Amino acid sequence: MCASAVPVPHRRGRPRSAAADRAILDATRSALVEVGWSRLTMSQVASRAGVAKTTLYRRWAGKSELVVDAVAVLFDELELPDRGSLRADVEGVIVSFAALLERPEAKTSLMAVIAESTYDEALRARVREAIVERQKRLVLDGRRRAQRRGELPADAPDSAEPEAIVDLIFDVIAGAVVHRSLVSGGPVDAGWVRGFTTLLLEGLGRASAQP
Amino acid sequence: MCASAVPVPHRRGRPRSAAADRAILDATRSALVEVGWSRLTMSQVASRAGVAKTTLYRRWAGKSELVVDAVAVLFDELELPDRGSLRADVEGVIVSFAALLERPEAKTSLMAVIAESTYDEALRARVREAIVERQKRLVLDGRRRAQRRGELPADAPDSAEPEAIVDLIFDVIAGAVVHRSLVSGGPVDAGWVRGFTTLLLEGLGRASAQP
Amino acid sequence: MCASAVPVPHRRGRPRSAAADRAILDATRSALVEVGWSRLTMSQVASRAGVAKTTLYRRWAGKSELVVDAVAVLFDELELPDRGSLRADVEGVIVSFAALLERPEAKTSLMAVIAESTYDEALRARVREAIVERQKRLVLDGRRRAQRRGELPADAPDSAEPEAIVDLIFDVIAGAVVHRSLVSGGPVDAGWVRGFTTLLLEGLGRASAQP
Amino acid sequence: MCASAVPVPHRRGRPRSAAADRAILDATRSALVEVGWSRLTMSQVASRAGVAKTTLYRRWAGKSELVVDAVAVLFDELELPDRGSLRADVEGVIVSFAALLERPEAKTSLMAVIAESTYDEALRARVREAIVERQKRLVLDGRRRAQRRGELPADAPDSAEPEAIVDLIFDVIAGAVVHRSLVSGGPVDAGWVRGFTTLLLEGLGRASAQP
DNA sequence: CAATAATCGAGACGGTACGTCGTGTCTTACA
DNA sequence: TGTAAGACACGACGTACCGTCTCGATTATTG
Repeated sequence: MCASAVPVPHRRGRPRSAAADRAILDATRSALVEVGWSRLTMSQVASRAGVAKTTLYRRWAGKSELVVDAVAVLFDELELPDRGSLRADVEGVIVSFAALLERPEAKTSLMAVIAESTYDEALRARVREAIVERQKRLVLDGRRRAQRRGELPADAPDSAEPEAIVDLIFDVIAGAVVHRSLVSGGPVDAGWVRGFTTLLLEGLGRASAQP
Repeated sequence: MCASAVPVPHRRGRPRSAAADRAILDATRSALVEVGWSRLTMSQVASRAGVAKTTLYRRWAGKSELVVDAVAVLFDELELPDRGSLRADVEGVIVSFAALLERPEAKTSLMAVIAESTYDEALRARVREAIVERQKRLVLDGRRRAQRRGELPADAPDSAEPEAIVDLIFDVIAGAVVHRSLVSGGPVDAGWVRGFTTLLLEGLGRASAQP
Repeated sequence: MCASAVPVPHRRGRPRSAAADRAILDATRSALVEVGWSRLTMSQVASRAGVAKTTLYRRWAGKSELVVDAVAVLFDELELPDRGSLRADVEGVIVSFAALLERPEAKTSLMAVIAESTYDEALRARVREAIVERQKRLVLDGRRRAQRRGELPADAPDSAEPEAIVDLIFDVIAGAVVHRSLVSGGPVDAGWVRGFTTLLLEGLGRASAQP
Repeated sequence: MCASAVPVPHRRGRPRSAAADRAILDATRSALVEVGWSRLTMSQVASRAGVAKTTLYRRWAGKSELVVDAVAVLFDELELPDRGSLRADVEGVIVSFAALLERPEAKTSLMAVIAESTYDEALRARVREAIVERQKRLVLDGRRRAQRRGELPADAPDSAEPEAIVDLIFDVIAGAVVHRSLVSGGPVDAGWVRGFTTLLLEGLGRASAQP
């Protein structure tokens, strides 16, 4: 989460309160739900968490970094159980991800943070580390299961980059779901999920032919 | 663009300066390039444009609506000439859209405006009208051409919703490109474009098999 | 008071509100009475005056300069009517000045401002201009009257510096009264005033001899 | 100095470091010289002295009491040798006191501490005990010498209050010097000292007559 | 051609949040 | 117990933007 997860307990002085960390992140999420990203203020978070502003700024450089950490834990709760087939697994991840984006904590803040990160290298790194990279595991797991089932070809033994295809799939799925629910604003309902999954699995020709 | 698209000359009194309009939008774009969305201020735009803040607020309700108008013209420059095949057309649209997102005016502000619009219905409408809907025509055109060429099946005459598939394709393409370039941060280079196009046209199995 | 008393009405833009000026100085004085110098805050003054902090800082650089101006008007209210003799005039100015220093607005803040001014040249100048120089008139008037009465020798026609003796008298009277009431903390009662006046008029020998 | 002047060795546990006391007071004085009263902070003093803030607050209640103790020693260095005549003794005490006020440690902090003490009874007592009362001895000594020399009348045997005249003289001398050097800002040079002494010894009429 | 009316630049206004700083208390580990 | 280090709650600081307002000065149409 913040800097050192490694158990260097501390060197000198009073150690930072772990309870404060928790209270702050909780307060951030609940404030996001109630007032949304743009009306969220650091002072507000501090007073909700029963914490001084100083304590906030000692841990996070600003609103954006705080929100990234607060929202990241939501993403960590995502799980992808084996649903028995590649199609079912793909539909599962789409639905789960869409459900996450419907939560007001994520909905209001995710795009804002990404926007902010376009001119802030450190923030971009934090977003990637705390959210993006950790969720690729879902795609990886699903793909491995599909390979075991024989639904997808195994990696060529000399293939240098199975990573590229994983990245591509992740960008397509995450990007499409985000765009659908936050930009277009349409519902991620059963029909859309089925259509998107067909597109992913069989391509444009087949997807176009089906109702 | 702003309020009166209809050329009602004016009611009475001094008419609004058209030069001011142009100067403001230009100033907005150049300021976006230099300082990005979050450091962009209305006062700054005003002074860059050699205009009073009053003049600005008389035309736009706030930063978001101003930026939407300032950026919208970039999207109108997108064109999709017939490249002779569905694959070529798809690659063309991906590359064009990615190129647009590389421009700093668009990069910083697009996501920010969308984020802002999650809690502002009027803004959301404006974004959709000025940016989103206008880009769907690219997908529509490409699809019609492919149907004419026989690369995609024609619409079933009783099909109520060819719109659904167009929306889906649009979300997938736009979403994936945005996610790739703004979130993952990887390059939208020839390799990625080819991989993504293959995925779109032929689905996951074929895309996975190729280097 | 603040910068330009000269009637340059204004050049461009909205002129500064004279009502705000008055409200701020009033609020400052009343806050001084209630909470004292050290608990006085700029925010508090602003909200008492129904004014934004910006408006305060646009006119004064900080708490000290604001308080100097707020207190200066009290000094301007001092008057020294002709009491008929040098002794009576001297006693009058001592009593008036002591009464002023008893007022809580002045009592709490005067020494603080002087302390602050030891490391702040601009503030020192402001104190001198707004308070010190303007009150020398009292000494000057009293002295001229005493000369007219024949109680004090007239200025030698070649005397380059009657100013020096006026400054001296002013420092002695003001300094002694301030020291008595703010440092020693003793009362400036009739006895003390008589003793001090005797010392001033007749010197240490005579003052020591009297009860 | 601080709480325990009596050498109770200590009760239990680790005794307080005497070296720390010295280091703190030295650090306070040097910081006063460099940054002045208002920019002096407890943290700064602590780190200059190589001491924890805890140690500081264990010995002094706040900035004001610390500074009183740090500055008090300067006043103890004042001495008034017998210069042979009342006039010479008076000039001596004026010059010595003025010299003290020229030292930046004293200049910045003396008025500040007195200002602070107007609303703080305990601090006022501390200031009087540590600074004011100790300096009255100079006036007392000088007066007794002048009486022995016959320059001043002896105390009437029934006089209840020779104290009153001493207080008066002290307020006049200290007050005038402070006002001259801190408020009016003029130099306490030989001319001013001679003029002031004449005023003190012979009164306004004679002082006015002299160049 | 004057009267009227909306616009213009400038900049002061009441607000709100910012991120920093100082205070005095506290919690560690060590001496 | 005292100590250095430093985190903590609190509250003021001075700054920056926001969106509105009040100025005097233009610049059009209307009467």
